[in-house]
Amino acid sequence: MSEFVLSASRSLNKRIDYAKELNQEQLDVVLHGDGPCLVLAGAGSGKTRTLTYRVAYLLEQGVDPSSILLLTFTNKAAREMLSRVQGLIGSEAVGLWGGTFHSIGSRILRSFAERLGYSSSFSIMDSEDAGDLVKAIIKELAIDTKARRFPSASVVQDVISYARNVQEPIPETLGRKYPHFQEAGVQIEEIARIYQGRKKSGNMLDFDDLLSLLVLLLEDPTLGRSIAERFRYVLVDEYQDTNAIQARIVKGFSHVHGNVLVVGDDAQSIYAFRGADVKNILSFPKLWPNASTFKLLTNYRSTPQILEVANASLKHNEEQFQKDLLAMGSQGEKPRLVPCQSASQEARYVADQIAALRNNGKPLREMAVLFRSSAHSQTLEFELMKRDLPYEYRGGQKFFERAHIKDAVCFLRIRQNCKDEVAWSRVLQLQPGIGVTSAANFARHVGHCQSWNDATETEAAQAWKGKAKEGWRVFVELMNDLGGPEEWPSTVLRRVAASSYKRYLEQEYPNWRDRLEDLEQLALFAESYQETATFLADIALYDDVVAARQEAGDTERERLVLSTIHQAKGLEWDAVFIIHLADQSFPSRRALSENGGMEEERRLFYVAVTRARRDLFLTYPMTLGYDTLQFQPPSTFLEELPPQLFERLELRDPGLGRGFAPKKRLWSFGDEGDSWEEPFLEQDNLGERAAKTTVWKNDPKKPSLPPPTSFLRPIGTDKS
DNA sequence: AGATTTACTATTTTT
DNA sequence: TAGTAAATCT
Repeated sequence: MSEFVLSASRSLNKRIDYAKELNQEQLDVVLHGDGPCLVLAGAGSGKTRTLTYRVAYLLEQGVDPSSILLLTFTNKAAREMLSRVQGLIGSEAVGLWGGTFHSIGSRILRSFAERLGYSSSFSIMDSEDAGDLVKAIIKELAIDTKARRFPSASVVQDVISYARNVQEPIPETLGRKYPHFQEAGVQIEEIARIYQGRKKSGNMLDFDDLLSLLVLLLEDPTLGRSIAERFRYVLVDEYQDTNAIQARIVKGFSHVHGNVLVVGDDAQSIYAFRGADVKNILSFPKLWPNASTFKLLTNYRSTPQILEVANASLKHNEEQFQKDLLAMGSQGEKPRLVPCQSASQEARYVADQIAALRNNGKPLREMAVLFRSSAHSQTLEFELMKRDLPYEYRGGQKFFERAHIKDAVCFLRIRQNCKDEVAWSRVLQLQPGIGVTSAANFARHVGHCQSWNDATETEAAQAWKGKAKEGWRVFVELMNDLGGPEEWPSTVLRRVAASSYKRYLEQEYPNWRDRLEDLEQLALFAESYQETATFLADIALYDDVVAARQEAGDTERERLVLSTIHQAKGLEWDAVFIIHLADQSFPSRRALSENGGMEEERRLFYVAVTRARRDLFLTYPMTLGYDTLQFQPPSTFLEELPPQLFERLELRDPGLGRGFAPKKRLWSFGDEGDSWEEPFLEQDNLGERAAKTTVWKNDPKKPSLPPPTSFLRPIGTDKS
């Protein structure tokens, strides 16, 4: 153990005895993390803890808080990290700069946008907006993606990711991938260029632009230098999830003082689909030749039994640093592997176990249920609601992604930046008689307008006909009722909520009251802003106002967490259930078609497993489907593991027969009337992976019932 | 008639 | 949510 025991200083809230609270590996980083440092850390090794203590240590050394920059990848992680630092060092943390790459970018950019040739009234597009714009462009070019059997979603993806590196040489593969675009006389690169151009003429920035501009700024000899001078220490968490541009940003922030410390785990890289590249963390030593490397390989989170599963799974990945995690936790039980007859039996089993754990004194907030895709939780949610087990749903839709919130924000965006064609198009489509085509046709001409009045007087504005003309009139009236540009955003939002948009909500959505309530929440949040521009820039990168407000108030509330694995990253619970580990669902079909998809999915599985401290349950339904019952083998990730790592449970459910009728089970309350006679399942097929996929058809004479989705979702997360 | 809107079905992950 | 089929509009 190190000799270092630092005494408390006036700047710290809490007396810290570093040697006592950290292990040797962590202590090394905290004390010797000067200069460029790469910390390769396994799951549960206390990465964030180490970062937090390093900040505390720096402050004790008298470093000015405002010269420390803490960066991470996701909003949640950023908030979590800051609050931990704050808990440790109290009010001193106020001076710290912390957040995601994007939010830091937008904060700095707002003051520099004009110098970089952007008008300060720029709009920020989210990925949905970006997709809409690309689709509109493809439509204008009259490329028939349907006739050419090409999913436009994938084209849009590729265009945007190509646009991300538009200054780089054109990757050959892209041209070869889309020969039919060439047939139509259009190169995919051209679409990307048009996309770039349209963003510029519309005075709009997408998330990538925010980053690219930040790079330009940071690499500027004078401006960049003055920013980098300010940050004496730069610390980055989750570095494995960064992309090339973000690496340049990190370099840009830290090139003057060179005190850059990045922490990451290549085994937890799960964001390749949005441009993250593991190579980034591996090449850090090349970027900083004098970098020192630390390793944190002791796992303090999980029991050895859980870690064994994690390690065994990772062995199947070829592109991997060899790195076995060392378990320091106390012994526990083997993870339980539970095949279920159906999704509903799975839900009942999980709910039973949760209730049992709670009866044994485990608080609900120490449990979580994780799944690959948000839809996998539906059956369970229904079961939890039935039993009155309170839960919090993460993943799925964010506050600012809800349709009505985006609508309201788009009204503001038009007022702020009349060239914002994406906002125009969205808002116009709210009117009856105006659909995608005519909205896009109008919005295309808005780029030349200098003001809102210009837009209402263009030729296009005179050309509306019939039903659409009435829609246009209503829209103009609405916009005029919102008041002049001097109005505060909160006022405008409340006017939107009282306008004809309210009528639209009422007739369109049964839960319009909730939606109006959401709008009020938004207005409430907006009250602290006088300027619309500032408000818009802030919320573009914020994920959930309501959650943030609630968190402040009641952290103690007893809730179980349901979450996608992606959103669970960096978090941990005593008991974790990973559900729906079925073939075709977990290594998801679409991910497999991508390069390296299998390995990325396996890393995702690894992330899920390592969230658990003591109890881990792995479950899967052996049958899937609504109107046909399809026999479903378990996930490859389960089958490839040695069986002795688990304790296998056979469920003997008295209601087995009914378990076979998920259609019935899912949404008839209590009425057990006409259950199906089902063939009995002799054995499940783990191990002898079914060459045979058996399908049972339901009796066609049975009445067909409406699909369950409409009322299975809890209030607030319904489709929009 | 042709274009465009609306209704309907099955669904990957997100700064 | 995106792709398709039916309904409606110009």
